Amino acid sequence: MDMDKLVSLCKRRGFLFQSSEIYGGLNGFWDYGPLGVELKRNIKEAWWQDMVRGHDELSTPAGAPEAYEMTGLDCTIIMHPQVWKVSGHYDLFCDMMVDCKATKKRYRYDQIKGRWAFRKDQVGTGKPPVFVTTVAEEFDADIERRALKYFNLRSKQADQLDLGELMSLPQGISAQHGYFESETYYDAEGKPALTDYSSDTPLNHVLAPEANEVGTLTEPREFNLMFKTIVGAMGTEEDAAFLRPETAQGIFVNFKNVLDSTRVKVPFGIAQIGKSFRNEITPRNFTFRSREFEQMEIEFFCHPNASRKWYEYWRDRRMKWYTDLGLAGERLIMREHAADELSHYSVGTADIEYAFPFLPEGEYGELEGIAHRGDFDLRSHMEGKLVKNAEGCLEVEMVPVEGKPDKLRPKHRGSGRDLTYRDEVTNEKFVPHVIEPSSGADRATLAFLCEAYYEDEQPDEKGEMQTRVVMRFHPRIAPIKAAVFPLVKKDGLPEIAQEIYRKLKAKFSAFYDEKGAVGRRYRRQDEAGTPYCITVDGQTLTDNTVTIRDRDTLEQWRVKVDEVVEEISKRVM
RNA sequence: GCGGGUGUAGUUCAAUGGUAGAACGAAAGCUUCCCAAGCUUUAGGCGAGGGUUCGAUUCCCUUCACCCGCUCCA
Repeated sequence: MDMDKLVSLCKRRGFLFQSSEIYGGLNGFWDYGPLGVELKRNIKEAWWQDMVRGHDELSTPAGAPEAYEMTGLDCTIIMHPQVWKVSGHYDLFCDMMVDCKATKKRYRYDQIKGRWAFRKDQVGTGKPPVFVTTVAEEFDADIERRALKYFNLRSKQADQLDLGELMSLPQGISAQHGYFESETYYDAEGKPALTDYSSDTPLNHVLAPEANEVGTLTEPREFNLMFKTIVGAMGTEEDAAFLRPETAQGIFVNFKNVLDSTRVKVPFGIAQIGKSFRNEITPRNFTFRSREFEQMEIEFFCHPNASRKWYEYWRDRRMKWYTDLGLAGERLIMREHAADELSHYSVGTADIEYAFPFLPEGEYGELEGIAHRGDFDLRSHMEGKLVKNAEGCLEVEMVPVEGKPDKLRPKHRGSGRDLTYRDEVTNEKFVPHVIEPSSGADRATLAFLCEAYYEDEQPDEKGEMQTRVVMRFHPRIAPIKAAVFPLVKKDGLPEIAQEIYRKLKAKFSAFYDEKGAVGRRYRRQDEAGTPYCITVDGQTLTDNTVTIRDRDTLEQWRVKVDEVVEEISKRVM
């Protein structure tokens, strides 16, 4: 399938528009048009119906360890900033990055380490030292190797090399040279090797990790992957808050509220649909990587002993949901992450992926991730931001207290609230494990659009084959369920058709059209993906029946006018 | 963020240093008893800003957006 054709159809028929298009558009933001909003809404409602509202908590679903409850939630997009500090997003999303102009590589600032290096026989010649950097695991060996190479020295001449302390890349240097001065390399005679700070900066003497010449690194720049905002009209930097980068945290911080207000018992899940925001570095591929996007997330809380089984249940349950709605076939796969690919807190993660047409052959894009998150999230919000220690166990990340380097404090303090769960029957207290099926509503919508796009050949009224573009949506997610046409615009046919249209429209989205040739009207509905077209013709006047045309097979059959609503209903629900 | 490419009507495309055409689509009407091409009429465009020039949609610069490759992707 040609992605360009789909993109142009989405624009032409009103599925998707570029955001703020009349002002030239905004990178990474997309709007849903009249058809698109119906499609996306149907997808979200199918999810909510199947996962939450329609869920039967009285019996054990196929593949589930036991019966469970599901409930919903709708949280704010802006939450207390501490939420993101404790969850780890703040540290991870506010990285300082440096770019190398020579190699086009980008490095995380905190991953680059280096030493000032000097060649002893050049002391006094006025040649400046070089700050040799690397991102290697073995900083010392790598820095020495690269320094020798830079100074054109052989390994056995290593004693010619004078290396300073291992340190981070100096930052904020061109603005003020104080940092540089304090860290300046002093040569063997105790004199600063660099003195002219006014026309020089340390960056000019930094050898980037993979560069062969100095001075190719940009200054460290802050990369804010979270959208920052200000709370309060007089807001200053202290009032900074963030638009959520995921909906999940709102569920975790409301865990106790839900428990206290609903009588739900573990195992149970809390579902939420809502917008999230990430300042993606490279938004691309239509709506696939957008900066504002909508998530459909479940946090499922269960006993630690059963979490593995629940993970497997949700993994398979979510896969089935997509296939039931028409994302069947080879383009949809489930991929379990290898152990080394897992997040530091996860015991298991599976992605449901779709072979989007804009991806290279054999590559898949993520629609949903089902993650076993253990007790990481609830513990974080109790204790504070967690990191893995040397033994591989999670513990609160500690940093030195300012001014008292030998005292430690939590880097980001948790709520201090007790989020443990007490089993009313066994009286057991535990922190529930969490299974997180996290789905992208926009990505699902895009996948359904791609999957639906289909071209076939159908004969026109002269019997010549014509290309027909048809969006073969599953009837449940189709933006328009049925269209009603009078075959011709006379003999009272429009009046009958309009009556049928009104009855349909009371139940679901329907479309009425009496203009032009009926074949043209059929084709228009094919492009919109309308599964059924109802046509009022001459025979209607004698026996009170109409034809129903199937979008995919083009078959037509007659039903009584009074039975049209029921006939369509049972096919599109 | 870097490199390359592209921006003309709703869509797909033309042409041009002297203010733009087509096809399809859309709208109105006629015609039409079942799958877009029967007729008539109508509306609609040079991504934005600056420069060169008597004059720029065309040449130059900047910017924005899209596509491809790299980078990134908790």
